[in-house]
Amino acid sequence: GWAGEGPGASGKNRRVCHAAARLEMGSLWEEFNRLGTEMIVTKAGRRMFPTFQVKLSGLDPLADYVLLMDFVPLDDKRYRWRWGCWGGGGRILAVLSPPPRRYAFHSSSWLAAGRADPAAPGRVHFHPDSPAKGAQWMRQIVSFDKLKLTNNLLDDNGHIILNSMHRYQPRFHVVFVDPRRDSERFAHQNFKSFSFPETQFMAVTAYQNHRITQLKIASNPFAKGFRDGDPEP
Amino acid sequence: GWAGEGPGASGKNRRVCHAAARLEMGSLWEEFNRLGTEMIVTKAGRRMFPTFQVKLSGLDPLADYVLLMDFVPLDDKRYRWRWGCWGGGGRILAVLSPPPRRYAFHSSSWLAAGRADPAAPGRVHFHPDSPAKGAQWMRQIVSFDKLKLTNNLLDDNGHIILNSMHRYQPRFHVVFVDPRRDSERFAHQNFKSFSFPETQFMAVTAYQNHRITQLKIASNPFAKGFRDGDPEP
DNA sequence: CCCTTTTCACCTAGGTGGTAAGAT
DNA sequence: ATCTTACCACCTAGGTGAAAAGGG
Repeated sequence: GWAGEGPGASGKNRRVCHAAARLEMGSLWEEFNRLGTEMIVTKAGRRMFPTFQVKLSGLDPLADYVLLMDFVPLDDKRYRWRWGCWGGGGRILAVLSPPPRRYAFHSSSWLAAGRADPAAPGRVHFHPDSPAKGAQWMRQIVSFDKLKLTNNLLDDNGHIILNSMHRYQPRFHVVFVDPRRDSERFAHQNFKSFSFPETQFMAVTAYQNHRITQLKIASNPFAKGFRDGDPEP
Repeated sequence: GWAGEGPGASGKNRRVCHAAARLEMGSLWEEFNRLGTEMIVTKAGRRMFPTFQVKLSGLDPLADYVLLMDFVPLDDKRYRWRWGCWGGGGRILAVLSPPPRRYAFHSSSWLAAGRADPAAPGRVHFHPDSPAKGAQWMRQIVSFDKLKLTNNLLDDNGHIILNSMHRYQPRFHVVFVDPRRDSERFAHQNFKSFSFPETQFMAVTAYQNHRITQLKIASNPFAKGFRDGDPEP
């Protein structure tokens, strides 16, 4: 779908006011979102899957733009995954017959569990092709496949730092590179932001929802080694 | 070594007149050059090995620069590889005992064989990080490892087009991005070029000199599969 | 108990020269 | 005879989730 810009869309520079962004792989994002998207964060940094990709239009072909992303906490809560159990008795049955531990999906879910941890350093990821002309950005799909998520507060690889077990909304920004001398004074007019609700996710260090795991395995080419069933195009 | 700029170094913009470039892996380049460097060209495009890499200095840290390479024919000749043979009789012996065909190195060499073919379209390879600030370019070694050579005159991948069996001199250019309105008028002052004689090579579709092949295998990590002997650090 | 870290087999993606067949 | 092409095994480089170990 097409994301509307936030409040205050008026008063924008004409180089950005007509900018539009269409999320690519929208149906895949929606499929994940229906289950509750989870994104792995690691110390070394982990890519997102699905990858955040957009098709741009409405830019000035001859003007320079910088494209970037950041991640906004969706609330100030910390979450925990609540496993549901088979049969009655729950805990007692699990203790009496330990492995194999079998859990039910339908009764498992995320529960708010207190206030958010202190916010991680608010970093930003510049698309590595930045800056580039509007024509170049609009020529083909813009892919943020170099972006990596980490839970390491001391990360010095320039990755996006997130708190595990917290929810986030990816946000995409188009910034017009203003050649005017005192362009700082117009900074607030020179960018336009896009948020696609279907891309929100829970940051985790290990997947909790098995259906998310299975959908990742089914749709991410790098996880092909874990597919067992027949090939599906 | 440090390559001097060509004639007419005077009258340059001050943003480039102090620019200097040091060739990286100089001893490897010289080792190849002593044997007569050959570079494979293919229809799909082939990387150079060694990779052309330079360390820059003398740029204005705050100014924007574009870095690029092109390839200059070293002469207007076409070459052929002349095999030397073992023992007396040469051709007769080879006919009588076909495989294994054994050739001598010491008597094999490149011979001029007529005038050059029509020059291929003169293309240029922009370093993909261009444009960037002088500080960014000087921060670390600049590597042209994305550059590919092709013999396909109709190539539409933007690769460098060369004639096989012809000799070339790689050339490196530092271009100051002039923000002035009529910057075209100063174009000739805003760049500085570097040629390292030890990087010249013969374009080939298959290696001719076995000693070049062996040095490629010994020094290119991607050819490790063809090494037989002991590991050498 | 719950979450994080480490290591691993198994992939994708793409850079090597060898080899044999093809082209001129 | 000489050069070119297509395909191949074998690498590098790095992205996957599983599993087991580690930590509070």
